[in-house]
Amino acid sequence: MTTTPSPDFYTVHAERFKLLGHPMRLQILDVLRRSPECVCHLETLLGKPQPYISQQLRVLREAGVVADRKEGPNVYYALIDPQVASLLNLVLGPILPSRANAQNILPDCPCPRCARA
Amino acid sequence: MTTTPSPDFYTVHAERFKLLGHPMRLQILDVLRRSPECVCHLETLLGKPQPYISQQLRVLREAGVVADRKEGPNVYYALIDPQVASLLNLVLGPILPSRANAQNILPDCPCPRCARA
DNA sequence: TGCGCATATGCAATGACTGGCATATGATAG
DNA sequence: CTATCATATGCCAGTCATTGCATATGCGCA
Repeated sequence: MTTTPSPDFYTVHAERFKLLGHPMRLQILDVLRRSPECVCHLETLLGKPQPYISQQLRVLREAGVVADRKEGPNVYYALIDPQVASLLNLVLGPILPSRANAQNILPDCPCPRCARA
Repeated sequence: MTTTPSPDFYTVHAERFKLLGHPMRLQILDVLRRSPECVCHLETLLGKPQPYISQQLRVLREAGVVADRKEGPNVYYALIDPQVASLLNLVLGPILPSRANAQNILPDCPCPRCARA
């Protein structure tokens, strides 16, 4: 029966690619695939205003790609979509430990994890 | 040196995702990953006017994802980017032979390959 | 209860992409 | 050399995404 894909078969999957077709979202996902981070950490790391970060996170959250989890006053976002992880791995390359460290702890970041260092 | 990716590192790779973030381009690539096809075949298969098809093919060609090859009066386009092939495989799934046959030969297609059947 | 911090939302202007069409090119056959 | 067929290009208006900013929410703590 399903010999030919339905018309919006491609529309659905194009949406997934569109999500990643945005430099800032792509960078956010590249950070989150290493470890979950709070909004203020992303704000410091990406050097963009907080509402802007939250907006992109909403897009990713509503697409079911990331999940948010409250921890005290902060909200931590995590990448939960394994397919997106595979796509990132394919295009951005595998996660390098050195690069991961460079993004995990930031000097002037107010978030709890960075403050402990 | 390259501990932190350059700012447009993500811009470059987002462009690649943007290419696939379009239903018609995605469908074209899904056809071309099976076998090279001429423009008129795609025109028949996708049911869109020829200038529209050519426009999308140009976008893909200028991005280096597909290549064109003249054969007599027709121009055949082929998918030449292995990374894109991997991305398609990951999101659209592997190529099913049945589905491939359904797209290869079309009843009312003026292209040479279809006319022979 | 009220204050402050972290995050979220709503809105508006700009800019980019989309898709439709008229027309140009280029090769081939007669 | 002309006509025709396949494909390519240029241009335009409509639509959608982007991003910047003002402000709202909500939670913890004094």
